[in-house]
Amino acid sequence: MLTHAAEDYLKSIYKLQEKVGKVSTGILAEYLNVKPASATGMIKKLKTMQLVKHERYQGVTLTDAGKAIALEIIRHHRLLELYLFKALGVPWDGVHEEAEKLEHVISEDVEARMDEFLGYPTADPHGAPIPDKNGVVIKRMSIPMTDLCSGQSCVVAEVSDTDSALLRHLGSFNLYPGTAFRVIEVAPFEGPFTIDIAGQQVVIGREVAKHIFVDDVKE
Amino acid sequence: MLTHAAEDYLKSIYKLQEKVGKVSTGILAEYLNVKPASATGMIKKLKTMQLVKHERYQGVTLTDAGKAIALEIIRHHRLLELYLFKALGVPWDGVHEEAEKLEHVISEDVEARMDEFLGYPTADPHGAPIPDKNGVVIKRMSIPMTDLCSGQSCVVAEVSDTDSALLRHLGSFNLYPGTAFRVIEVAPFEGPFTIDIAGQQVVIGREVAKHIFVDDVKE
DNA sequence: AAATTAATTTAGGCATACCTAAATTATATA
DNA sequence: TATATAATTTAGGTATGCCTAAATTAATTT
Ligand SMILES: [Mn+2]
Ligand SMILES: [Mn+2]
Ligand SMILES: [Mn+2]
Ligand SMILES: [Mn+2]
Repeated sequence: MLTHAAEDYLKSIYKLQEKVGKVSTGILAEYLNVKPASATGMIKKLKTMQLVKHERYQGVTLTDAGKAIALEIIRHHRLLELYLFKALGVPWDGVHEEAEKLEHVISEDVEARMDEFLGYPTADPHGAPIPDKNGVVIKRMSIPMTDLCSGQSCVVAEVSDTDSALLRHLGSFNLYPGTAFRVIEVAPFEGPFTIDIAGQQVVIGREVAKHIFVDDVKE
Repeated sequence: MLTHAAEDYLKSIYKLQEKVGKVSTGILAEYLNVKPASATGMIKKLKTMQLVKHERYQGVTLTDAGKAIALEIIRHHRLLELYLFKALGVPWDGVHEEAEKLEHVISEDVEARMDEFLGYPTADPHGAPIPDKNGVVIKRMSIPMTDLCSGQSCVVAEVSDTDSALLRHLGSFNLYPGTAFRVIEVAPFEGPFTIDIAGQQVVIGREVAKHIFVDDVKE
């Protein structure tokens, strides 16, 4: 069995790899709140375990074995988030922190029982896809809200889940995955978005909008 | 915050202290599947944190602060066992192992939500008392089944929860906490017990009987 | 009281996972 | 192309928690 730290590295490499391709030591270290030297050290260990590919100074990527473990941990995390949310009523801005600790510790049996309880769900409370038990992830074609123009309407697909205060803020506007809204105005010079949610007019700053991803964009 | 290992030591010292008073290094080490030298090392650390009292060669006991933490962990463990059993249907011979890992990781918030879901329970699936959130434990006056004589009837109060195979064995006879039975015969020379459970006649070996504690003994 | 036996502690090591500081390598700029 | 800058790796150190082996202390036996 892998250590918690090793699992976190694999999970982080997976997520960064999805965006960047090859993952640099520096990016990985920053993402994990760790110094680059520490990341180098773990990368070496993971390489001897054949969980990552790595050439000095050239960045890391996961092997198939490493990817399988990363997806396993991500599955635990997202199932746990949804379970805590639905079964225990933990607020959506609290589930991430909790799942971050539990993901390394639950058994496959408990994973399967939560999955069944939840009816084999495909997305967590923040809209992120839950890999199935074979590691298959459904990829949604969502775009960042910052790409929207005035007049367009859409549905919230996913929001980033790491910042608890941001999630409370979004919650106060009902900006959950599945919520539809229409862009009324985009202020010039990288300004805020004014949107219409179920008849309510709301102003969303650019920094916040960057963390919202949307679907079903229509004129 | 304490390390998982430190929490396990405190929990173990508490449990052993209930039986033995002062806890010797050797007993503690054996209980934790660790060498005596390792126990000595942790005892020293816990002493500097003022969580235990210890004089060389004289055994350990918990301070009030140490006891509070021990009870907190035991509360987590037993609430988790009952939650896994009732909410997720994990079999009673599986919950201990699972709770052993989760107890160090859940938040006070999740603890409180499980407590509420379960209706503020006072015993885990094996009959062990769950300390309340202030650390108050209800002590039951149960006796080991091995103290029973033929003709006596009683109710199962508690069974030990560490041996999964034993629990499956007990389950096959319906020997759960709350189950009533009557002793039909105690074989001589430390022999087995023949008992009557709801009309069914069952033979329980002495080694098994040692792990069953009973209540409400009547002639 | 002395010697044996048992329990406990000390000493020295290993693995994990982090750190800082220095050395190395790659990339950008002049 | 030479030099400056940035990224990465290496080297050496800390803390935790375990280990084995040796030394110490306590308890028992003769
Ligand atoms: Mn799993
Ligand atoms: Mn999430
Ligand atoms: Mn607690
Ligand atoms: Mn139990």
